[in-house]
Amino acid sequence: MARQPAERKRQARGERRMRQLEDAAAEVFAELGYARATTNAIAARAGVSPGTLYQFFRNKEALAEALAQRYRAALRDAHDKAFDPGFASLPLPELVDRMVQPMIEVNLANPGFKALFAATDMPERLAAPTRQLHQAVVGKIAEVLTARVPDLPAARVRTIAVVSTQIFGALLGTVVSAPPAEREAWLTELKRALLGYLEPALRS
Amino acid sequence: MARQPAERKRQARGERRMRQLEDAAAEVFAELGYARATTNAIAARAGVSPGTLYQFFRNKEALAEALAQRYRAALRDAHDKAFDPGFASLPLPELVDRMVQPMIEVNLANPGFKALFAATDMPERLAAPTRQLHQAVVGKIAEVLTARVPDLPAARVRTIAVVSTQIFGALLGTVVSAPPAEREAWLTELKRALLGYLEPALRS
DNA sequence: TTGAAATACGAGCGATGACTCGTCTTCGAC
DNA sequence: GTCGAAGACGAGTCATCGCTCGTATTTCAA
Repeated sequence: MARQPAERKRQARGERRMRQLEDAAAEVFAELGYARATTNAIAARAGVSPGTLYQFFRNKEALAEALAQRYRAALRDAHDKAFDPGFASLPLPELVDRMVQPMIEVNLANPGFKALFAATDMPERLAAPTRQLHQAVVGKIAEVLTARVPDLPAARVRTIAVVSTQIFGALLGTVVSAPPAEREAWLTELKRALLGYLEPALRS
Repeated sequence: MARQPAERKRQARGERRMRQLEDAAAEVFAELGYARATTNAIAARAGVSPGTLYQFFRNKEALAEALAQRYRAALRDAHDKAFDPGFASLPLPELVDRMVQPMIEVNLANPGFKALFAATDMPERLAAPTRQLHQAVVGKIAEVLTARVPDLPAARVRTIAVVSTQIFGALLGTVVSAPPAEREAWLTELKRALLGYLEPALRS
């Protein structure tokens, strides 16, 4: 696998193709999950031959990595918008809201997100793209927690952040794959679960 | 696939082989997950040829189903032991303990459990074995909740049970794959998360 | 003892899917 | 306009894996 040097000169056409391929991958990942998504199907979805896909991405995982990078940026932007200075002193329910809402929105806007975030079916268990996304989320939560409760030891903050991320990941699928009529209800449960875990954890 | 009639006369030797194959499958599932576990590897682990495996199981999924059935029985036994009459009025933290402890123990005793319970990498999304295990857990939780808070509408009970199951599933991996020294700590977090969600949910 | 059913073997079939390679087309700097 | 580089093609390679089938061995009831 993978002979292509990492980077080469791209023409405008090439950059466009890469975006097309990432979009197609997002769709196919969303429909089938990472493992069952075939590179040929992704190429076909992008209206391109298999060979062209490999002109731009060393392998399937590199494609996932590019997508994950997109998602991390989207997440960062969404959260930046949701936090004005002083957010740390918000009532906890509202803080949870401001964390969760952007992530759900990123998810609905980028159908492939969940497939990468929740994937257990990667070649190597918890492969790079999944790890990156998890790290991004854990890091963000840890940052917010530290701002809110500066006295909490770093290790404890991290534990809480990891658990929160896993709770979120577990319910994410249910929320976004529910029919829109029920989505709000599941979202409420997700927030309740997070709040129920965080509220006592941040008091001690 | 699958020409063999579902059942035929088994000799003692055959029954033994089936148990061997299930044990081997549990190990390999635990190590690689369902998707990456190959039937040839399972046969080899059992010290048997691929053909022999298919003498007893129509296909890979039938093997998973047999395992899932085992696990459901183990779960039932473990919970039956944990609940004497009057459990419903236990303090909530202890009730959570009595639900969680047996499941963790079943998990540690049966390495394949998690692979089937948490699998997102099944042929069809959430295939039969996974669904069965989830249903067993959701059903048990719902039963306990109903006994404890009889006034709660059935639909609400089910929602709470589903969410609890997902929280459990999300943290299960972390708990059992942690080094034994850290396991207790993660287990505590798991119980906190469940308690934090359930406590307010059962009050209203 | 015997023969039919059950068990066991393992090379290999068939399908799938990631990835390649030789060839042709398009782009854009000069 | 020219020409080298970038882009595009898609049939085909190679490896993997679920599963089969022809044959050989073991069991056990009669």
